[in-house]
Amino acid sequence: MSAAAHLDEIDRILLRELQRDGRASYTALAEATGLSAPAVRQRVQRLRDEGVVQIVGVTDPMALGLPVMALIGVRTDADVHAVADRIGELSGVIYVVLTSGSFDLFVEVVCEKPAELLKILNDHVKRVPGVTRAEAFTYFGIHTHRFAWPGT
Amino acid sequence: MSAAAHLDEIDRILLRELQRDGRASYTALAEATGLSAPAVRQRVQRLRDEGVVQIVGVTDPMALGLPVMALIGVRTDADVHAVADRIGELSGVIYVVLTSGSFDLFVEVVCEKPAELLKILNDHVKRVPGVTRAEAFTYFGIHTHRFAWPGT
DNA sequence: GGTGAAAGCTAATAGGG
DNA sequence: CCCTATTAGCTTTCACC
Repeated sequence: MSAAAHLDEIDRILLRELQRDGRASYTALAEATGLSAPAVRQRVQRLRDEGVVQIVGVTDPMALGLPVMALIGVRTDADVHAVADRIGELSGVIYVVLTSGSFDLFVEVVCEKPAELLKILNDHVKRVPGVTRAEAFTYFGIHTHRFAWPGT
Repeated sequence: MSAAAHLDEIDRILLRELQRDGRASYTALAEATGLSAPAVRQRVQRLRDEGVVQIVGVTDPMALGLPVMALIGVRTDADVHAVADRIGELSGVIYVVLTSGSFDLFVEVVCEKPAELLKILNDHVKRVPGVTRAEAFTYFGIHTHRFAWPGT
């Protein structure tokens, strides 16, 4: 799912095109790469199977009626993976990363109302065993969200 | 792009299906909703045009040779939008959010080597006019990344 | 891994309720 | 807004390299 991969130039072209349009046809991808449609299909399938790329609909939380978003910085003195497992299962949690620095993990949360965020923070995140601190950074908005990365 | 939307039950079904598989055929989406294929196609196009959903290839940074990831918390005494504009243009920056709390914005960065992160942090982020503090939280890894959200 | 051609589906448009 | 019908184009398989 996240092992080092051996991507050649054609894989990178495919990834770049898919980052721009996840529904690009195999025919269009074939044109972009110079390969045949069956060949690109096989490659795209391999890239998806290997977890190199996920082709998904990324939704706008506002439009979905989830205007309250926050990053929550979490500190723990217990096993960080175990804590991440527990937090990752909470409703509203969409992203959990393990970090170094003054927080051990960051959690991204989306919800309908401020009261829900408070509940997630106080009744759920802070009550996970081993959590010693949880600080919420409420979003005023997403400024930049880029899918086309350097190296592609 | 992020205005409140009027999504009905069918839109939510479409979004849920696309969150699971961004390349789901209109035929499959038609089955899931009970509508005809042209009708779902029109809706999906509308949802994409309105920015409710972006169908994109989300790549694994590790696989792409970008194993160094970090969240950078930034504090500024200048206009936060202007600072976010500047930071959002930096190479390696894939996500910028405006927040409340002890940081004014968070920046997600991906790069090839630790030295690059240091450079982004010291030579670029910290040198943006108005930035008074920038603290990097280096990732040990992404634990959870969910696209299927509550409410869909 | 890749190709080319054939078969079956799907996407996209048009016309109408 | 949705449906049916149509056609062009796409996806997918297969035999082969």
